[in-house]
Amino acid sequence: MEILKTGTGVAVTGISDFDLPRIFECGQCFRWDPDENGVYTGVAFGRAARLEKRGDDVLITCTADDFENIWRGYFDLDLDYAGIRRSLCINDYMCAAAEFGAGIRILRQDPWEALCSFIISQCNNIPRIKKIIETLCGLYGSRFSALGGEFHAFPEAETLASLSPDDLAPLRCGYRAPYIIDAARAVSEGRIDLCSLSKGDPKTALKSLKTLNGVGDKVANCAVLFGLHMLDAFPVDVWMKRAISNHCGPDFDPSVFSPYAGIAQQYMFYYERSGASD
DNA sequence: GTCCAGGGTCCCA
DNA sequence: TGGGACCCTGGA
Repeated sequence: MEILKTGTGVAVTGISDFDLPRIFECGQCFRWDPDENGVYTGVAFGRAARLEKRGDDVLITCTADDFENIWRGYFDLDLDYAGIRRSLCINDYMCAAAEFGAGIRILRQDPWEALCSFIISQCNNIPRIKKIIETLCGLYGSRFSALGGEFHAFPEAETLASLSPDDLAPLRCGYRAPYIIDAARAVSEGRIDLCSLSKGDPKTALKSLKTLNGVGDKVANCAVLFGLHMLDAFPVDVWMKRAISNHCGPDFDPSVFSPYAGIAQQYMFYYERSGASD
């Protein structure tokens, strides 16, 4: 991999396993959208970037500082996904799933944003999740200019902690509103310390997160995988239940994929949801 | 218009 | 341990 400065940002050359639609549409994040040319624009950590695949290169429109401080880590550029993908190919089904999902990377998202987003995701479909999150950011996230446009950061936990569920009524997020506010209060008051959880072990993080109202096993595992970037977490939702019951034995144990069960999970999830595994 | 299900969780028997 | 309730809406 090589990083070259361009007039508008950086060009990443010689990177394998970097597929924009798969990264952004495998269900791990909710704030990236493509234009008609497949150029994705999104927001993370209060910054915006634009990504485009040109040949084998990935062009990232952003400042040089933002690339080093945010996007290099966000896109997990220094991890060898191609090698991990091959190591997960332990049977025909997993080879097919990993091949189908080749190019997915687990983004290093903001822990609070991931936790909050997956609280919203419960028993919800992806278009609606995205709509709720955009409304939330538009109402309570700080506005900033970038790339010739206006964007909103994801709201701080401190901001949401001072709200009541009624303040979230415009989101139309139903019973999830009090869950969001409870979580925001726990984080802003330090009862949940996402930063220190990210430095500990996944078990402790899961246990701590599950003390929150509205955070069960699935949401906690998503927050740990996508927010704390602990790549061995293995969220099981309705799609994963289907994948496991259709393609794995009755005594399936995700630890066979350790320490990258989370990446295996993402290949399985994406493969199952596409319908290509039927 | 109606109906089902959506990257679940909680509560109560 | 299992089933219903929960708030709302995208898609068929």
